[in-house]
Amino acid sequence: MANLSATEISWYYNRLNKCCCRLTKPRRAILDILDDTRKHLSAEQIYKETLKISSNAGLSTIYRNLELLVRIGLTWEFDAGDNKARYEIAKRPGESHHHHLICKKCNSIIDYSASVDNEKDFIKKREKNLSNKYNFKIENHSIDFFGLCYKCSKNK
Amino acid sequence: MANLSATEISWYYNRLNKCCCRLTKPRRAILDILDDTRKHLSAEQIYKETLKISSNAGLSTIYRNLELLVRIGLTWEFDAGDNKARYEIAKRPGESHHHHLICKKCNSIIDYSASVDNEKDFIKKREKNLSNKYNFKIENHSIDFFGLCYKCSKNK
DNA sequence: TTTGGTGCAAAATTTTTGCACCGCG
DNA sequence: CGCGGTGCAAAAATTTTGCACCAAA
Repeated sequence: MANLSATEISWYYNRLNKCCCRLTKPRRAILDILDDTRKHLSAEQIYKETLKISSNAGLSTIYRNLELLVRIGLTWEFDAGDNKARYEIAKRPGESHHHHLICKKCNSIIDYSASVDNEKDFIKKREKNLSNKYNFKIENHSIDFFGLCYKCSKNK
Repeated sequence: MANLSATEISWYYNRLNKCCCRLTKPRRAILDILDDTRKHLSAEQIYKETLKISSNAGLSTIYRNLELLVRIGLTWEFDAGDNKARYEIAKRPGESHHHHLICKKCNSIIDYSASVDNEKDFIKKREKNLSNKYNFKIENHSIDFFGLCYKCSKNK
């Protein structure tokens, strides 16, 4: 459960501090869990994980804190098509988050890093272009592909 | 309310027919509304619109049919970050759907067409590449940018 | 007549809110 | 002490389901 290194903890501490927020036990638990799994968990799943690691936060605290963490950019939120928000750690700024391949049938999610190929460059250019065109201050993005994973397309 | 042309109606009719489904009154109303607004409405909003145009379908019928229309590819579903599914007409196959600029503050959504620049080509290549790499049959995608619209970034 | 489709109401699921209390700074 | 933060329970919002009935092929 002590996944976060001292460096990471102090980094998160400072990041929250800048927003006049504290690195409380539930917040640390959420970051710990998301950092550990590196996966996209729903609020409910995160809640269940916190129960395991002793920090028994209330579900509403999880929701409140996820909202906070998303707002200040420490986590990403997205919907895999099942009408339920999923959260993924944002990691250090500059480090690119994942994009997803989402299976419509079994709801499994494959991550792929945007760093491959020229995707990162493309996005950056696109952001600049759209920013100018629409006078819109872009802060982040989400790119997801939907379809059938190997297993499901075989068993069809 | 009679937005759909005869050609469009018969096209939708055939499209549904292929799936052994009928172009019923509520279904036509949904397509009519989505085609008319060309916007991304929530199930609730679509429901309210159907009430206006006499076709008073139940909300559950709206949900059931949106699910169907998404499944057979006549509409797209996405989440603008407010934990509520939004629907947008897919239009003819081949015609590219919109990508979005979503304001985190006022929740307004700006559409932009993927056809501009080389975005369409990029996506196509990316899909092929990811398909091969992950053995994943890609059917569609969603690309959204989040940030602040002009008004909100001014009033900040 | 048969089967898909519908409306209504009830239920389930997901998320938000109110409030008293706790504890760090 | 003050205020951000929490847990619990209740409420709200969104989506799904059961069931009797309807209507088009």
